[in-house]
This record gives sequence, C-alpha cells and structure tokens, in this order.
Amino acid sequence: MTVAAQGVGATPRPEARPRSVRVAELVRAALDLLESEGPGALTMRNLADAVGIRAPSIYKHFDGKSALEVALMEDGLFGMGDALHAALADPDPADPVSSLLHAYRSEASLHPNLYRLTTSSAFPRADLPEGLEDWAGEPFFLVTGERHRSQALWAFAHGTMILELDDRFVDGSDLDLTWRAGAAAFGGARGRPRRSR
Amino acid sequence: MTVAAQGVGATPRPEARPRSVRVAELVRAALDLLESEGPGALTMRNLADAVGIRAPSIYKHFDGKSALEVALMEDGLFGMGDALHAALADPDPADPVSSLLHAYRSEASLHPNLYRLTTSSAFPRADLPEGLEDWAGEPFFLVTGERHRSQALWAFAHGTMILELDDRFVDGSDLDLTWRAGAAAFGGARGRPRRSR
DNA sequence: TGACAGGGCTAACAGAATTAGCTACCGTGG
DNA sequence: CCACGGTAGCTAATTCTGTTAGCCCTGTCA
Repeated sequence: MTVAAQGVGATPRPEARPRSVRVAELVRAALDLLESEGPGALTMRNLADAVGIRAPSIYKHFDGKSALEVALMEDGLFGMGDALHAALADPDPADPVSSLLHAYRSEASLHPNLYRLTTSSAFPRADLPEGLEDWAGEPFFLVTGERHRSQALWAFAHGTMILELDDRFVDGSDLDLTWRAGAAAFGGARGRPRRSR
Repeated sequence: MTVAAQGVGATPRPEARPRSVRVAELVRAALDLLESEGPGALTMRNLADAVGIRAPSIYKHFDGKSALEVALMEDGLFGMGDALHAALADPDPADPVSSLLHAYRSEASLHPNLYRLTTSSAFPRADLPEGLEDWAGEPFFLVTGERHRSQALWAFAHGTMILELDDRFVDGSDLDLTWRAGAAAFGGARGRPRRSR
C-alpha cells in the first residue's frame, strides 16, 4: 500500500466554502424540496416560496439553477466522503470492502434524490472545490490498493446503488445478496457461499 | 444451471410492436436528434421540424413525449439484448464474462444518449413489451449462473458504463483496465497482462 | 352521397428559467 | 447630517417547454 496506514488517507478533506445565512437557508430548503417532493418539484418558484421570497430574488444569491445544484452536489460529496472515510476509520478492520459498501449504500439511501443529482450526467467538476471529488472517492482506493480495481469497485457500488434506487432490479430479489455478491467478487466478504478472498 | 446449455437462453426474444410509417420515422428522427444534438435538443418542436410537420401533430401518433421516449427505450433494450445474446452465441466460449462486458460497452458507446435514456430514473416498466427487460438482461444470468451474482455483474457493467459516458473517471486512467479489473473480479479474465480471446 | 376517421394545421395556455429595471434598506465616508 | 454604494427584495416581461382545443382537408366505405 502506498498510503498511510490505519485507514487514514493521504488526501486532505477540502475546506467547505463559506455560505451566507440566506444561501445556507436556500440550500437547506432546496434539499428538503428535492427529497420530499422529488426532483421535479425543485423549481425556482417552489424554492422561493419555501423561503418566503420571489423566484427572481434567488438570483441575488445564485447565478442560476445550476449553481444551486452545484451547492447541493457539494454537500452530497462531503456527506459521502465523510461516511466512507468514517467507515474505514471505524472499528472493524476485518472486512473493509463490505464496510465501505455498507456505508456507501446507507449514505446514498438517506438522500436518494441528492445521490441521483450528485451522480447525474451534468457533473460540474470545474465548479466544485478543488480536491473534493478525489477526497470523497479515496476510500475506494484505500480499500483496494490499486487504481483500476478501485474504480471498478466504485463503479459496482454506484451501479448497484442507482439501479436499486431506480427500482431496476426486478422480482422480489434480496438486494442484500446482490451487494454481498459484489463484495465477494471484489475480495471483501467471507460471505455465506464461502469464497475465499 | 437451470437454463438450456450452449449459450442460448430460455427467455424468448419478445415481439417488437408494429409501427406505422410515420411513427417509425418519428422514432428514427428522435434518435438522430438525441444522439447528434443531445437530450436537450429532443423537443417536440425540434422533432416536428425534423420530419416536416408541426409539434401538435406529433400527438396524433404519440400520447406525449414520454410515450415517444418509451419507444426509444424499447429500441435501446432490443439493441442491447441482441448485442449481448450475440456475444454469448458467438465464437469464443473461453471467457464469456469478458465477451459480455465488451459487447455491453460497445453497444452502449454506439448510442450514448440512448443508453442514458434507457437507464434513466423514470423507467416505464409497465409500458414496455412483456418480457423485454428480462430477455435483454438474461445474458448476465447465463454467464454467472446465479441470480445475485448476475445482478452484481450487471450493476458493475452499468456503473462503469455510465461513469465512463459521464466522464466521471478522473485523470487519464486507462478505462480498458478498469473494465478488465471488473471482469477479473467476476471471474472472467485470468491474468492481468494475459488477455485471451 | 354521406359519415367517419386519420392526420395535418393554428391559436392558446401553463409552467419553466431567466433578465431588466425599479426600490428600499443599511452602513460608511465626507 | 447627508449622500452614496451595495445588498436584496420586488414586478413585469421574455423565451422556451409540453400540451390541449378546435378546425379542416382527404380518403374510404356503407
């Protein structure tokens, strides 16, 4: 392993950008709207209503809707990064791949629509804080020790997560087992069907 | 294995629904628009222009935009299903997992925006031909022989594909290696340098 | 011949993001 | 004390979206 031991990564957690009171309020309301009413309900008018102003006034705080979404994605990435790093720092050093996947799934399930947004096609890499993306994804590298393997594991996690959220796994199949099958494939679980490393 | 041997699945290819000339023309134009100009350009007015009519006339052929999208998804699923089944029926029985993943990646890369649409959140399962989804996904089962493992493999494929299309894999990392890492994890490839087939 | 359905059209609407331009407040410098 | 500039609200209006209503022509068939 080329990184510091003990589950602590080499990539520093980026600084969150300061937000004015109003901006913070808008982002919070936007997240509420997004999660409780769905992506279609996140309109400038609805958001304005939620904080008691008119839609055009939002433009005093954000350049446009996409800038607002960037702020949401930022929160989403910080949340995911914290969850993943915590999972590795935590107790169980035994099966880190499974721990990581479990943390990933839990965090995403907590804010499904935020997760969808954060992983949506229009990813504004340039507008996000420097290093945020790397830091949030680092745990996958810490757990696999190799770049492409870590990308593959991340891809599995994201694929499973988004298909689960979108209800794409048919019949009443047990998704726990699907996650475990992935963990096993990537050398995590010593799961039931017993496959060594 | 509970399925017929020799790479041929038990699930029959569903019948494509018949389409009138105009409907076929509209779907073809919609696909053109989608792939050449992007999802934002797929509007009723643009589509109407493309076939030389006015937007409201489209409603004589489709119930609405989402019905049009269903038709596109249908084509996308048929295309993917054909590609995957062909990959298994084809020559190389040696490394079926890699063959399958290769076919998946090729087919999706051919129509990236159609792939995105077909795997988008709003998946109108009920409006699609009976059995289409199962048939298109069957090759993943044929190749793994176990349900949850097949779901995990599909999730890896989709995750890698969508992250690749969305340019989410940072730095100039070699995505071939990422795909291969996944294939290896799922029991496909043997050696790293060694690529059979 | 007459009814009807198919498939085009224009006009119009509601809701989306966004812009322009106005105004009120609020703190600071002369 | 007063003027000034910045902050943050507002209304009105623009453009683009999907969609509906209602009209009309044309071919087919009883």
